[in-house]
Amino acid sequence: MTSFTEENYLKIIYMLTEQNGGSEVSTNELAEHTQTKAASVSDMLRKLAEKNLINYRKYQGVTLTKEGQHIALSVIRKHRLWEVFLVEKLGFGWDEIHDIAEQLEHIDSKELTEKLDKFLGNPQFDPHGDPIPDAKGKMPSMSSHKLSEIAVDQTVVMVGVTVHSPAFLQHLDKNNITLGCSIRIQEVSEFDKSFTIILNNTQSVFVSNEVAKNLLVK
Amino acid sequence: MTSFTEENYLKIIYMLTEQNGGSEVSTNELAEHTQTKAASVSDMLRKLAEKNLINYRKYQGVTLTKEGQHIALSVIRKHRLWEVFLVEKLGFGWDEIHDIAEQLEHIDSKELTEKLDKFLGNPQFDPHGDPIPDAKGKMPSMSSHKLSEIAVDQTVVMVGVTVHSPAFLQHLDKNNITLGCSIRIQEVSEFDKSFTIILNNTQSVFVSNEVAKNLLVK
DNA sequence: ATTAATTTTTAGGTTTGTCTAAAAATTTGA
DNA sequence: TCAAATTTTTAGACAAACCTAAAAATTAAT
Repeated sequence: MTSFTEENYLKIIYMLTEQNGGSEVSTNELAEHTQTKAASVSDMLRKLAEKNLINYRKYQGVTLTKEGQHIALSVIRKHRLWEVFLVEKLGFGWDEIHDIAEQLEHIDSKELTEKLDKFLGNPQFDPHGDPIPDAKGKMPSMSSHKLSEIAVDQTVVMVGVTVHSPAFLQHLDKNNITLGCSIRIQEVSEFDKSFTIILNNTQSVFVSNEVAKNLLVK
Repeated sequence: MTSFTEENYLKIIYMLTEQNGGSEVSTNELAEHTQTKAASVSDMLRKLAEKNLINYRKYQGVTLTKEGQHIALSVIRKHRLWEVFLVEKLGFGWDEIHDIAEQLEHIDSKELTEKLDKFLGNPQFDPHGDPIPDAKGKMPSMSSHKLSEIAVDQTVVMVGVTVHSPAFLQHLDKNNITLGCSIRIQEVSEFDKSFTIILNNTQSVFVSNEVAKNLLVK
């Protein structure tokens, strides 16, 4: 059996490994993301290694084993499916759902997950544009770019965000930037790399470079 | 804060108090229902009493305080709302939902509970006919009788069950006895108090007294 | 009304997941 | 390259929720 806490570690290791481009995750990195101390992380890593859920060489950081990856993907699948439910069915905003999904992701019932998936119409992406792994752990793929890397006059579609903080998401709401909206780049400032964009062919909106770096488009 | 485990104790105390007609719940009773030993229950009762969630006089059993009752009702509300969701929206059978709802009832978000309630159309009763308390803890009332106490030739409506075991519920399914169906009592056996009933004015079905005692009708 | 049986509580331990402080290993940089 | 800084691990403790065994209180029965 895998406890609530163990599942959280595996999920975080998975996500940080992705962010690191596949290389080992360090103890300190994990301590930050689990809101605990490095000593506690060391304890847990020893335990997860004993259960063969992670590859652990002391002082060298960790990666997930096949089995650890499988559990992590199942937790991520549940998290993202519940986020779709919260937004599509219950009417939550995309800035309100993270903490609730953090709880729901640990509900243990394969039948529930699969019925929920079907009820939601087998969505491929969650309300932030993150891919939802299927029951076998396969991620739908989608090539995307940061808005900050797109050239003037191009027209693209908003497909995701790389930051999920309520403050960032609310900022996008305030500027009518939503998943699926069309974006034409009207102007990029030489000075601060900020963007002036045309939203849905109608509205002109100002986007700082800080924001543009965290918007994924296609 | 109230832990998962504490919430479970409060919920079970609430239900056993109801069953006992309002009188104190004993340590042994709680041990049975929490699947733990009496010694563990004693520990927890001391703790819950310290938090003013129960009235506890050593050796005399316990009742809930106002605050304890409030938490218990909130857990029961969530349990029953999620059961409605599982059956009405996801297509689970009424015999499959208990264990999943036992997990979902501890998800901590008032906004979620209220949006779920609205999404489900503010249901008053769950798929077993149990009343769903409102956000303030008020139970909808419904007078009902055991089928075993109804006289020959009467026609009634099935409104609930007093046992939730999968075996019992599956037995009802097999005999087409569902919530809301109409039941006319054709015959009651002198010998074993078993019933022959007419379901929905069409089908004749045999019902043992053991089953009739656990069917609520109106 | 005592003794016997039952129930409940206390005492002392275990496991899980956390902590602080200190020791050990690794990395940095002069 | 080797000493200083940083990171990681170990050691020893703690709280929550459970356990077993034994003591204390209550209830039942002769």
